[in-house]
Amino acid sequence: MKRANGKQAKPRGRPRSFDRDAALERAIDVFWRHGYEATSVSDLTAAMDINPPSLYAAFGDKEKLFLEAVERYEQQRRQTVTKVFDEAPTAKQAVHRLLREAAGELACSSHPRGCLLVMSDTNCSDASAHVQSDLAQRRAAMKASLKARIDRGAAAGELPRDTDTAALAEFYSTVFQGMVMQARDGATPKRLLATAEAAMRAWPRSVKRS
Amino acid sequence: MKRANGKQAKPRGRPRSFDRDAALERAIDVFWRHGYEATSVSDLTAAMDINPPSLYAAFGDKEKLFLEAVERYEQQRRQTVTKVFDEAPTAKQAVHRLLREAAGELACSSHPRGCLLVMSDTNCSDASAHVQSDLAQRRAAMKASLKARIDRGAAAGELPRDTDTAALAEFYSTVFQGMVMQARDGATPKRLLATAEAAMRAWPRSVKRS
DNA sequence: TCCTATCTATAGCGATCACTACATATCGCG
DNA sequence: CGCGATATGTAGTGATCGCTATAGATAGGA
Repeated sequence: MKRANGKQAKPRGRPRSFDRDAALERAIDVFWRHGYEATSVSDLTAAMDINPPSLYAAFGDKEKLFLEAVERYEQQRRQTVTKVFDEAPTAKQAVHRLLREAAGELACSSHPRGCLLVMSDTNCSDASAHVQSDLAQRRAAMKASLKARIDRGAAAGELPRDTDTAALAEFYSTVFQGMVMQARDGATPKRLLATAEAAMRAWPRSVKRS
Repeated sequence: MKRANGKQAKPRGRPRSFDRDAALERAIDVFWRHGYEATSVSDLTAAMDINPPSLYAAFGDKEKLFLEAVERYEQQRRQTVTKVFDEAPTAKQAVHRLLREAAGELACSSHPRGCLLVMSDTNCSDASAHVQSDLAQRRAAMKASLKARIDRGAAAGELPRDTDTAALAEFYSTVFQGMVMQARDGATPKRLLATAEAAMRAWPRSVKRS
């Protein structure tokens, strides 16, 4: 709306004194560690190194800031997932790589443990119903895209004909979310990887051709 | 301390006007729905139908009430788990029945969804470090008892000799915790059951004897 | 009956919550 | 320069947080 043409906008007033993107990244980090409700605006302003009026002017309010943080977080993850799903030659390998990737990421020391989308709306009061439904929708979408990749493999004849692909997608979503909780409890990438490998043993086996 | 002998105590002052056990059950329900920090003392006193001073006199403070609620909750669940582990003839059947039991309980309509031990300390501030470590310890104990049951099966020769029982216990703990999150998102007992059945396909298979 | 002990209800403590009024500072534009 | 527009820092708002001081109610023991 502000910048209708390709040229960069030239705002009239005093320019913002902080990097909005960098501040948003800091906010992601804080929400990632403590979830939505347990993160206070004081925590946010301290981490973002700005004062409350700047936060409200730039992001609206705490809920809008959170939803924007979630959107950016998911964009980043979706990139990886899409790449894995596209490049893996089979559905089984796609799921396998996804879980291996998760094992490394969920307990990576360069950012908070676990997954923002899975954890951050647990234990919220009824006041955060809007936030909770937004995240639930995103989790459902992740599960749906997993099912879509499995369906693609099923269409290619990779799976037994009677395979319930929805149930299969739900199982691997469940394993992923369980891995998130294990990471929260201090699981190492190595242990998460072992769990991922165990989960792959549940991949449907074709009926023996003998 | 108060009742040293077998006879019931005869307290001096005004008797308590509410049922302490019933009040604790109400507190479990509230903590189960919203977790530790997101549950306010107002929520608790409203649900327990008592005033704050009565709560503090009977239970100490919010943290002690929560820990006592967790202890009772776990006692109830441990009873079921112990029974399943003792009665199942094999480790595989023990795990199978445990997951089936969980599928029914986690989405049962007679109480809140999910598991108090798994969910209620997620997204807490640093102020609740004590509560978080207490619950983490209980989760570790659950995993250890699962491993113990699997080890018993391994000792009986039910598993391939090179089976990593710790990894196997961790995998099924992960599936359980994932089922908790799915239940939080509205999964039905039927769908949870399908996930449980899928997880059982990952049980180690003996090397073919041909 | 009076004393002590214990529980109950009201009312409110200081701290923190999400959020904002206000005055000042800094920009583009004329 | 002045003017409008936007951002900033200070200093709060009313509401709620966990918790408690206080006074009155109700029991047993003397």
